[in-house]
Amino acid sequence: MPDQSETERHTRPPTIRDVAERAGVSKSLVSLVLRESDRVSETSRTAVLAAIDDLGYRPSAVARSLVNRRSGLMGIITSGARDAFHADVVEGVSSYINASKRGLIPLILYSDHAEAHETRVADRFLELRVESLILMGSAQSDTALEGYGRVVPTATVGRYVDSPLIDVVVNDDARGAELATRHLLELGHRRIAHITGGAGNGAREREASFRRTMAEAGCEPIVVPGTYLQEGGREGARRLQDHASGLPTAVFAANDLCAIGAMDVFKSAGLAIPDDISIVGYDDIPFAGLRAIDLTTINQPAFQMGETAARLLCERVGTGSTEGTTVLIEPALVVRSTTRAL
Amino acid sequence: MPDQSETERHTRPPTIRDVAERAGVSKSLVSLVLRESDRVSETSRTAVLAAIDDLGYRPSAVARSLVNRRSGLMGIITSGARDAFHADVVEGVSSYINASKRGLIPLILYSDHAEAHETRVADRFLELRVESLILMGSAQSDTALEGYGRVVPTATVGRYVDSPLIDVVVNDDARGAELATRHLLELGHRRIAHITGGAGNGAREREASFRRTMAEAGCEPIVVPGTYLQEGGREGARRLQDHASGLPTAVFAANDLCAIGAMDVFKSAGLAIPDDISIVGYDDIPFAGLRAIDLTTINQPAFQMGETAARLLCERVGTGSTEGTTVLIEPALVVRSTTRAL
DNA sequence: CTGTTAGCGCGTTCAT
DNA sequence: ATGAACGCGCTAACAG
Repeated sequence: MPDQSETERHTRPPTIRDVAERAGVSKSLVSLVLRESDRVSETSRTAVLAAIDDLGYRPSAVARSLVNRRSGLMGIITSGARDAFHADVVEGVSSYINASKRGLIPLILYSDHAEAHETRVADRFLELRVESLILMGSAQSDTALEGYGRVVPTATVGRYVDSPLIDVVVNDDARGAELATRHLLELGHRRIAHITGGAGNGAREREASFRRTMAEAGCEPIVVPGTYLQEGGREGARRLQDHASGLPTAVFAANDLCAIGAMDVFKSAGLAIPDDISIVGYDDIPFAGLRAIDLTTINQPAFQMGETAARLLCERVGTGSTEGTTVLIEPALVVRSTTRAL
Repeated sequence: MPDQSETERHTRPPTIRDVAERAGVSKSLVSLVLRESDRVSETSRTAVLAAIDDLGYRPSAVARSLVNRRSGLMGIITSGARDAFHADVVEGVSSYINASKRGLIPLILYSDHAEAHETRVADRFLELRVESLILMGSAQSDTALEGYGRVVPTATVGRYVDSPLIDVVVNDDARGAELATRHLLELGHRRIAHITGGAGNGAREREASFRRTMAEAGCEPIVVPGTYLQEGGREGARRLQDHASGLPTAVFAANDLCAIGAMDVFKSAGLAIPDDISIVGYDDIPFAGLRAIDLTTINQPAFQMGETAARLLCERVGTGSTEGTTVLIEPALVVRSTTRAL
């Protein structure tokens, strides 16, 4: 039975006052009912609940958090929605929070890979008075991050921060890159290239470790710039095709997405993987395990890293401590079929 | 008690009062400065700004939205972080909002594919007084969604809702499924199977259209249950391997993820694609275009659908209208290399 | 034991 | 340039 009407407008949501009036009681009593106090008679309780139901009343979290001085919000900032590694971290965070039954809400916001935008986004979160902050793939300086850490318990995932105020959950990128490089060396490769992750979190560490491991093996490292995105892998691969030293026999890509992009270019150029060129990625995103990709890579337990960050923050929100913890996770080599012995 | 390294605690954020006191002016004046009023003398302006800077003051969006009766928040609910289609929609929404310079914040929340959780999540958003709501992959009933539509401008993406209160942005699933099925029929396939999307949005329409198109061609449709996730595709593929009518020559999977999962199982079983079995997906997620996957599929412009939903909502937030619009987008067949003529 | 009144939190706005 | 009132829900103090 649709009530026929002109263009309706959305009405202001009912307030606690509306409920009180309708139930014929005071605001306070409504509040008591909402908070499940036992100082309320059954009679007025049902009356209030009926009024709430009639009006479709929903308490305002805005007003509530103003008086409680707690928003119940955790802010999560990530550089983009499409990143599978970040998505897994977010799932880990959500999972921990839901399991902890704190009634906390993990709010996600995307920063579009732009530092300026990320700063704005973080400011909005701080204005919303989030109780904690998680940053992933952040483009901001340590100093900037430390600034957040002063205001609110802050964690980064996958990003080193040299500050005692921040919870840092990272895998050992140097170790991971070493595993990847050594794997290729042990397969007999010598002309090995690295497509970098550009300004991405941990990319510098991966590159440095690659160079070091190559040097230790007496090999000349080949390094071309890339990014953590597919397109970066594509560009890196194209650069390698045109490279003065000729095509390498193996490539260590900064991450899986980058590796997938590079493979795509190599395949388009008629190269077979791993027959003509071996590839190693980093992250072990779900797609890497597909038969169609089957990428040899370095596993970084994203979901678990998300849980860890969430746990560290929840603990600190409880104590109010400004003292961050660093958790270093050991990466693992996962050998699949994109690498072969020379 | 250790005095030196006394564990610091996070202090309450400074309020407008603190700023006023420090600057030696009234609250109101600080407010005026913040809102960039021109009725403020240069002297007090600089004093206030200095105080703001000293204290690291950040206005509370909570208090502000209480008085303004606008939160500046748009709530986005999606079933999971890992879904590439949803991720693209979210990027589209963000892109529109950022471009529109409304200072609106698109907040994302994940509902974990569980209806109960999704309801809670939506309630939290409504309590936060989001000004509009976007739901994707929702497991809730039309009635439930209509309930949101009564409170706040609400849109769904990829989900039909039979209610005039909701903005609905969908592609024509029946048409898309018909395109996919016809493509296989035209290639000479007759024993074609469909792995369904289970309870996923639009899955019923795709299945019905598949059945209809097959019937019109005088073919017996083979249908096995699946989901919109990779695991669903895997299960569907296993069911087909054990199917009484033997393996089909072609499979139309409910979406790309499902198709990728199915292909993975087929490949593990030693089947070549498309030589032994042709596959069509749905969505055209970025991964589908990779050489390694190169999936024939139905394109659904996720990014653009996100932009559209955001636009419709922003318009309605402006007018306060409760009248939803339905936008039906035409899907397109993208032929790649997972299908071949018999 | 049940219910009410009054005042607060933080930023905005209007009359002064 | 300022004081006072307000928005909405919570809570301490008080009253029936």
